[in-house]
Amino acid sequence: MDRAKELLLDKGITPSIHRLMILKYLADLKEHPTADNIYQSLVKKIPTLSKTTVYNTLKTFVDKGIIEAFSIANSEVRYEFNPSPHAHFKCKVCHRIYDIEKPVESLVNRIIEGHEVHEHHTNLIGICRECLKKREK
Amino acid sequence: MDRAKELLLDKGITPSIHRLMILKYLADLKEHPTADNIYQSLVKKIPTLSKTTVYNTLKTFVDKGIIEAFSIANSEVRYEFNPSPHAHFKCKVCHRIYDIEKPVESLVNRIIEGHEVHEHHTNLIGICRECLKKREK
DNA sequence: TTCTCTGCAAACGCTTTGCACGGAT
DNA sequence: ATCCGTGCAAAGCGTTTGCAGAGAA
Repeated sequence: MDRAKELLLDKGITPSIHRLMILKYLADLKEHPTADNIYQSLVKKIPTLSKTTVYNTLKTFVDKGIIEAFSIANSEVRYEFNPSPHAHFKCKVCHRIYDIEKPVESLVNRIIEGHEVHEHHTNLIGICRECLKKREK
Repeated sequence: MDRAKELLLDKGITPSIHRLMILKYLADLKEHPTADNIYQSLVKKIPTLSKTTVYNTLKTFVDKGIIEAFSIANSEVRYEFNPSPHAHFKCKVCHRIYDIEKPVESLVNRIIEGHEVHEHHTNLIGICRECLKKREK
C-alpha cells in the first residue's frame, strides 16, 4: 500500500502526482529543505513543475498539519515531515541544519502560563563540528 | 553615566544619536520588535530617520553580539536586547509574542554532539490565553 | 459542465546594496 | 583631506496572488 497516498486521502487532499512526490521527498529526507530546495530537486524528475505548485502544495500540507514549517535565524523557511520532538542546530558558518538527537521535553499539548501549546521548537545556533575541525587546521 | 553609550564604546562602535536611541528603545522594551516596528516608533522622534539606518544599526549590533535576532514561524525577523534564557510563545491567532517565564536549561557555551552552541532559542506556537478566552464566549 | 490542480507572469514586502552627501576628526 | 554615519533610490530575493488553461469527475 501507498502510505503517502493514504495520508493525503485521510486529510481530504487529492493525491495528485505532484503532491505525492513532494510529500515523499519530504518524508524520505533527513534534511530540512527550503521551498527552493524542493523545487530544484523535483524539477529534474518533473520538468514541468513550477515553484507556484511547490508553494501551493506546501501551504496545503502545513494548513492540514501534515508537515511543519520552521525557520532558524534569518528568513529562510524550511519544511519537515512528521516532526518528532527533537532540536535543530544551525551552523553560522556553513548554514547547514543538523538534527540534535538529545531528546527534548516536549511541551506540545500542554498549557504553559495559560497558553495552549501546539508546536515546540528548540533551535540552537553556533559552529558545527565540521567547521570547528576546519578552524583547528 | 550613560550605560548604552558605554556599551557601544566598549564594543568599538561610535555612539551616534541614532544608534543610542535604537539601543535604548530595544533595552527598555518588553516586546520583540521587527525592524519596521523600531523604525515606526523612532521616526516620530527623529523625523529624518531612514529604514536603511535602522537596518544598518541592527546589523552592526547583531554582528557585535549586543542584540540577538530571531524569528518564529514565517519570516518576520525580531530583535531583542540582552536575551536571558527564556522561551518565546507566539500566538497563531493574534500573532503576539509572549516571553515565557518558565526557565529554560540553557545550552549556550556548551558542546552538543560536537557542535559549539552560541545561541539557544525555545519557541512555542499555539493559541494564547487571551485568544482562548475569546473562543469560550 | 463543473471543479480544482497547475503554472506563467506580475505583484508584493522585507531586506540589502550602490552611491553620494555631510559632519566630525 | 579622510573617515564614516546617514539616507535616498534601486535592486534583490523569497513568497503570494491573479488569472487562464488543462485535466479529472
